[in-house]
Amino acid sequence: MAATSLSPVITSQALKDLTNQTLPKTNDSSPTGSLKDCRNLTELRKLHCQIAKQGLIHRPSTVAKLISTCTALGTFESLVYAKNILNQFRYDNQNDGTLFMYNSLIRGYSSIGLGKEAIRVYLEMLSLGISPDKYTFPYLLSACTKISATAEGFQVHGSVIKMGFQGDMFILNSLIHFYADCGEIVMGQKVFDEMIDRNVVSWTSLICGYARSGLAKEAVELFFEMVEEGTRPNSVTMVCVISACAKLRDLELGERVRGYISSLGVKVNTLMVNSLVDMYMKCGAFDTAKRLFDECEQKNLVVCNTIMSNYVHSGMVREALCILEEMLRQRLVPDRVSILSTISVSAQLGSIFLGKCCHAYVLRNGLEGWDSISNALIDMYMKCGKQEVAFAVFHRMANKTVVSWNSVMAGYIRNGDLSSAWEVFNNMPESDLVSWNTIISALVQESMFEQAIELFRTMQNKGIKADRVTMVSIASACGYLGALHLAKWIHAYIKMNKIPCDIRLSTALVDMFARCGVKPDGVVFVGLLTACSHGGLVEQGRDIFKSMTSVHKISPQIVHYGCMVDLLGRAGFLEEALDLIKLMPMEPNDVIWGSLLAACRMHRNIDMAGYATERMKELASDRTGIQVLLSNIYASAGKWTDVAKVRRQLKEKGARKVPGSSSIEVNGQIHEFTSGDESHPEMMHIAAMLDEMHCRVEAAGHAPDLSNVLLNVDEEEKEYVLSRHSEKLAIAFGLISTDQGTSIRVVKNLRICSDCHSFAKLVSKTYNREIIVRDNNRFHFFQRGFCSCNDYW
DNA sequence: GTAGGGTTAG
Repeated sequence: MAATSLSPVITSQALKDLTNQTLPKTNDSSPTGSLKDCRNLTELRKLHCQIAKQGLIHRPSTVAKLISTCTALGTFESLVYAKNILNQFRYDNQNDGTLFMYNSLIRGYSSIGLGKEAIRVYLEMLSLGISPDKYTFPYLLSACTKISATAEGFQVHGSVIKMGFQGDMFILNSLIHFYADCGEIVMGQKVFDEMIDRNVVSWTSLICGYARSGLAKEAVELFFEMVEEGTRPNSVTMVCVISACAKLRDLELGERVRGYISSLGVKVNTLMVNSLVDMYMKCGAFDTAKRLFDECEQKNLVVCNTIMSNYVHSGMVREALCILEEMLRQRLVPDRVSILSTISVSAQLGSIFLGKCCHAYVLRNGLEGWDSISNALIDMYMKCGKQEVAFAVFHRMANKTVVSWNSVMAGYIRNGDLSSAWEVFNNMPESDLVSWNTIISALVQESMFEQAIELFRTMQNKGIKADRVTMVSIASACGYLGALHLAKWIHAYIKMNKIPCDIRLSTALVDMFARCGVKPDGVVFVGLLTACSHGGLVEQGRDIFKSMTSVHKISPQIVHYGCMVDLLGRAGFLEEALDLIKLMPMEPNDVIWGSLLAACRMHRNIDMAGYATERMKELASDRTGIQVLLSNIYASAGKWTDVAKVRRQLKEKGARKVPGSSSIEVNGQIHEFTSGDESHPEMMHIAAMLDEMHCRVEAAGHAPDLSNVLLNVDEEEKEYVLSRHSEKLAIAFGLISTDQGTSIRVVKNLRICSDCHSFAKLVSKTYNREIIVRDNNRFHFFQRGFCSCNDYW
């Protein structure tokens, strides 16, 4: 039955189930005779006594079994118990045969997240003169990873080398995982590069590390490299790569990876279905996700939680409730994540009834200790207008977090009590960006524009960086005040701080300029159109484009046409895009044709793709090799296997025939540089930056290596040619056009030259930037003056 | 012995 009102979505029986259910007890008291089946510490104690009575307690193998049973129980108490057994045994036997037991303990502490304890056990073991073996290190590294003990991990790496274990694949894989997880992906890559043998775990660890370090693109590229190299991915690899695609919000790429999965015959398990469902939902393909979910035979809690939380995030609360109902029907017991989503549903619906059911469930199952649950409850009660209950939950929280305070403050604001909100804001023990955004937007909503801007200034003075949300409020405040100079400043601030312009911010900016009486400039419209393109808002994009001339009296530049072609092309309006290109008052460039080509590929329009390719070839003939360009287009469209193919062709052709070209992507646009290229619109700034870079790098000890210049010219000329190598241009552009803290990623069609290599190392150090150069041979990760390739490539 | 999914506030 298609329910039209909200209540029938979740049946009363299901609600009753939810209210009455209890999480299964972890303690199964069924008595068993052997250690293997031991389910809790009480049972284990009994067995321990029996074993002691039988006089078996002096056998190392028996004690080892006892200890690993404790480890498997995985509680703090059971590990303390294990430690006591170990101490007793050591006392009787003077360390003989205790290594296995120590390993077991380290593993146990690591597995329950008590990394510090694991490290302590390791140190104790060392102090007793017991040397670790190859099994010790993976456990120990996993402990370091779990508690982000970076310094300790580095030390462990040192010990691994000192003790001669640098050939052990398991240890090296653990090291990759450790480095990748603590943000030292360059070190992870280094370990990977130095490995003589690699297996699928080595690759997967690195891929996953990249994805987690915010380098999802590199992760996917690495995946295709792995496949090309002949290593067969398994289901874990797939989960990592698909989640990288989800992070990129790149549906096409995700589909491609999925295609690979089926073509390789990797068995699809529930975990993979889960990551696929997540990817489809994050990319907005809800129907496909739901179909996959429905087809999944063994739905587990996680896949239900995934689909539910995605629905909740997208405001599709009815759909979320349907999933909950299905979970209950299938006798799956909701856990804290499911309940978190359900509380959020109640909040969005303002349904105090459902909210109370959730609260009851939380109390019955002892889930109120989870910060996020209590925070969600506060938010829910506030949104349902039950302030007192919200406060009760708040006051009962042992560890109030910023989120708790923020929720209370937002609750006051929602109920129109700005002065109480203000008091909370001024008295909260710590505040974050959300706190500031909340109060600033409240002031704007109350028409207290000057105060909002004043607070924004305070925020600046405190060194808190504004984001998109802040700027929407501030732009709107500025618009109401009609303060033109401020409007200009805000616009400059957004540009300078590289705050990404989504549709809301772009609209607010246009609105702000309209109210201040001055024309928004072309850059605002680039942001606006790009935002429309990424959000698939074709109708709005068309209107905005038209309004440029009709309302704002700005004549569109080539970049605006580029945005429109991209917008129309992505949405499948290929003919309209082509018509627009033909009507352009200026000559279309490679970016325009490239966008159309990418769109043709996306929508499988072979004829138009052929046409676009021809036009591109015409343009490319007097510039760089068409293949380099194509390679970049493939790369920007996520066609990594095609990229690899083109690269191989380039290699086969012989590198010298192809001019050196480096490309860098900034804000979704690919900028390509050839050696000595001066065609870039920002060339003035790039040249100034290059001069500065050369000064600083030479001061740091860099001497140009002129042997890299193969031309027959004098020294000075050689030095100039060298200083304008394409990768240097691209890096310089990267430095001036991206934020401090973002890594600079350059793709080069040829092998990087040794001068650029040592140059990049020093730039990474003097400018404190991570630089990634992908040449036709391999990745180079420059960080703090070093490169991952160890100067060998 | 090594690698993988779902988490609140504007």
